[in-house]
Amino acid sequence: MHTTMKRSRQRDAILTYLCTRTDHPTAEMVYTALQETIPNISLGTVYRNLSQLAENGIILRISCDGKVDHFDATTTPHPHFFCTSCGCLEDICAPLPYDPISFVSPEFKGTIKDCTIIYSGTCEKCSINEA
Amino acid sequence: MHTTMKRSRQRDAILTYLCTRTDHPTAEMVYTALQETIPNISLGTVYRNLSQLAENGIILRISCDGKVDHFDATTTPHPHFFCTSCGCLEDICAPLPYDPISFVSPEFKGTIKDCTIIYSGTCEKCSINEA
DNA sequence: GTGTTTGCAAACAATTTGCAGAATT
DNA sequence: AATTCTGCAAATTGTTTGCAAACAC
Repeated sequence: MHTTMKRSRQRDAILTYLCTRTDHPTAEMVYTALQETIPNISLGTVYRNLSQLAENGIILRISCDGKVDHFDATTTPHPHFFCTSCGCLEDICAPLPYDPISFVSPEFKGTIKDCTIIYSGTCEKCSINEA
Repeated sequence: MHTTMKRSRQRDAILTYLCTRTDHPTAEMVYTALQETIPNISLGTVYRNLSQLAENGIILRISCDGKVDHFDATTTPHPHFFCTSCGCLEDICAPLPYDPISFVSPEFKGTIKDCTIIYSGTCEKCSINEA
């Protein structure tokens, strides 16, 4: 798709920002945050770079509710928790003693590359507010 | 949200159609299919009913790629396979020996209601075409 | 009769894209 | 010098919503 990948201040900043966060920001959140350091950065550039980084496997794109995509600089497989009340996305500690991929029936004829696990419910804050 | 749920020919048809399918149709697919039986059905009605059925737990909404939502009349938890090449969504047989929810760390303070498992890669057709 | 559902079209939100100029190699 | 990247604005895509009429209970 892309021949080479030249560096750019914008992409560097996007990646660096993502690495400092554990809350899996959306494109909009990245855009807002970066405006402090790069005031005239454009939303299109943020989207373009996030897509590009995700395509190259440098970051992870996470779609949980079919609305906004979230991004994660940690690319090793790990489970997430999605709050259906406030829409936040968090890492969740839930170490499985087995690899889910190993349980796929041998009858499956495609090629499996990944397994995404997303827990959902209400986060701590929302659970308290609901009660 | 809704007080009562009156019946309608459109909603009946949508649910009936979904029950005949194992390929987790999108709203667009449901719309196209139903036009044969209800020629003047509108896309808005399809979306409205799918959302309503999903909210009431009668069907399942599945978001895999952040683009199109898929719908499933089987509401008991089961894993899916999403093809990153053609975008199709299938059921996949991969019975886990334990419930993933039981491995969530007790330190997690929210409320877990569900766990979604989506395998991804290339489906049988796309795997053949790629080779 | 009251309240829900419909078709239609317009509105919306998230994301992508075309372009001319700026930046990187 | 060649090519990728940017900001901007317009375009696209998937979905939701407001409305008056039609329908279900």
